[in-house]
Amino acid sequence: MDHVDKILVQWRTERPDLDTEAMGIMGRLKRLSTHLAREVEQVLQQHGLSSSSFDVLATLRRSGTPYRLSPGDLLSMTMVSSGTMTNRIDQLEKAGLVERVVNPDDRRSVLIALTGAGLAAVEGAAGAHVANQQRLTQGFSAEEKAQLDALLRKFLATFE
Amino acid sequence: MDHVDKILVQWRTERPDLDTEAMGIMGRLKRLSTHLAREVEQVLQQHGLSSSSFDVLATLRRSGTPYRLSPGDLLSMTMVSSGTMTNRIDQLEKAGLVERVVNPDDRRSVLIALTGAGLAAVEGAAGAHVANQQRLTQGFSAEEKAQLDALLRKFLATFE
DNA sequence: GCCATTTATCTTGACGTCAAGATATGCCGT
DNA sequence: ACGGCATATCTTGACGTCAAGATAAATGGC
Repeated sequence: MDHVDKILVQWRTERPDLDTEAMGIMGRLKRLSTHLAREVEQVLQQHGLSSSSFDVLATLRRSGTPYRLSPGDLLSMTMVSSGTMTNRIDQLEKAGLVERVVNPDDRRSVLIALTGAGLAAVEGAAGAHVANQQRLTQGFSAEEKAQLDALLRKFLATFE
Repeated sequence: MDHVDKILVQWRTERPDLDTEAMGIMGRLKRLSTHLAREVEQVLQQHGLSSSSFDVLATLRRSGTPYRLSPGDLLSMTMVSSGTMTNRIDQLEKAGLVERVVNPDDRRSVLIALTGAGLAAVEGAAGAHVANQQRLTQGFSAEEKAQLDALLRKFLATFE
């Protein structure tokens, strides 16, 4: 009987006409993702980053040398609006972790490049972040992890 | 090969020392919850509510007559800060969907009560919201839904 | 070559959220 | 009764996000 079960019991009492199966799955998913986001945020904060800024730095890092992508490339990989991405880049630029360099091939565009400090920051944070993700999922057996991943993949395929 | 797979391939190329199993689960969960939140928001918007305001109205509704709870009760059921709850109640009060009534038993406190308009709004939205949740999960068989729910319950139990 | 359209990024104003602290009331031991 | 601690709510200031629109450069049809 977890927190979501209590909600479902209330609904079944008050509105027995409403089916609660989907409610349970959606409710657990929402609460879980909130908890996970907070856990992730906490570890990255210890490395001086927010999960938002880490997202951008990590996207640049995993794109490989020379660690440069346009704001449009970053946008297509991160599920945020263009205004949000501009703001994220502004913050990272102020912190000296990325810099905007001109794109010689297209002057509408610009390239966002990891600085030395930015590369150091993301390398340091990435290890801790991955270790934290492993900690958070360590309660599951290998089989359960595979099962969960498969179900999430199928669910996600509804949208992407 | 979904969006998350592409990210994992990049990491395995750039940082083969990092294990990607947990990254995959966490990444899919995050993207999925973002998609689901947007879908939910859209349906509630058609009923003049945000998911935030619906959360409060639904909590009051499922608590049963007389549909009154203190801000503290609402807080303990919704994973937001006290400042956020004050703001949500302010908005709902301005919209005429709830009202603050004095709590005769404890004058530090106050009771948040559904108005007639608030009750009508939540009853209308709840049906559409549940139907939407069922739509979003309809790609799964009964067995898959049970499996997913069980895994999410176990994962959530890590935190609650 | 020129103008209309498309593409890429940035700007603006509004919203929801949070952490930290302020305020006001209740409670309890003496 | 009273002082001090606990509890309940609200306030403040800062952030991150979004939708809509502004700006500027590239492209394509004529």
